[in-house]
Amino acid sequence: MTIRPSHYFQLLSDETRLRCLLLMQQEGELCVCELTHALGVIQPKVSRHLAALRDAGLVMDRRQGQWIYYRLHPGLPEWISQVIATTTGGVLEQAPFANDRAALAAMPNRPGSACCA
Amino acid sequence: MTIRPSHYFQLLSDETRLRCLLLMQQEGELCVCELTHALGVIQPKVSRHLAALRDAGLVMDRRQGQWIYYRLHPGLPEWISQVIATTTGGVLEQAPFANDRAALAAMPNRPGSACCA
DNA sequence: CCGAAATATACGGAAAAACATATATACAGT
DNA sequence: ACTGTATATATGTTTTTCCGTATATTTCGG
Repeated sequence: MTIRPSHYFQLLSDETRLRCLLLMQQEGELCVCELTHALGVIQPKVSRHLAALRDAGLVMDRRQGQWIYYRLHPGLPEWISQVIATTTGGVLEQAPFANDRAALAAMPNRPGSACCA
Repeated sequence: MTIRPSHYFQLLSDETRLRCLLLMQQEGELCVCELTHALGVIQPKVSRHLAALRDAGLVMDRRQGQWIYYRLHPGLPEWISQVIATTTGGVLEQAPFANDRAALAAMPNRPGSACCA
């Protein structure tokens, strides 16, 4: 079951999914609560879109304790990796993408960066 | 009215539109009858999708006699031009894109290449 | 002016996507 | 075992997208 090019673009065509993907491209791994906070959308909405990305093989997930971390799938075809990277570079400073990054940076109690040094 | 990045991807997410765009990327200008023949789809379908691309500013059209030629819009944002170019490079040899190119090359009586030398 | 070819649009219906709300599952700490 | 937190999924609905057919518009050749 190979994914058709148009299907990749269909996945990028929803703003919530695109914001998640570009944030992962910039930050590496992110858990659902980080994405939910950064984008300012309700959790089921984020989960639903992440499931679509996972089912298509665009992202991988990894459970760590209560959290599930998502990242871009390392085995993507070269061209689609490039498309995501190019898009990130092109829209980085625009809304809502710049705001997502800022909101993530301002998030308190992020799971990865523990309180204990 | 600036186009949102996700909207660009929405336009690329339909296979008919994507095939038209990639063929234009490779061939330069193409008229509707060439696209109709190359893709093997009915004319109103091609016209409808070309109208969507034109309304979004992704392509330009130019009337020459009875024919209307479409090409990628020269003033596109750099990142989306790169996305289209990268995609072309990545999927060039796959179906249905390779077949579209072949069907176009095999088309008799193409308007541009006149019968008279 | 008339017919034919190229292209565009209008229309009604079918299929797909996205949504919010509600609920289920998994894990952590007690 | 119980509670709270994180995440996933199910459900019913609304919105969007896509389609084929039919028709309109433009242009050319006569």
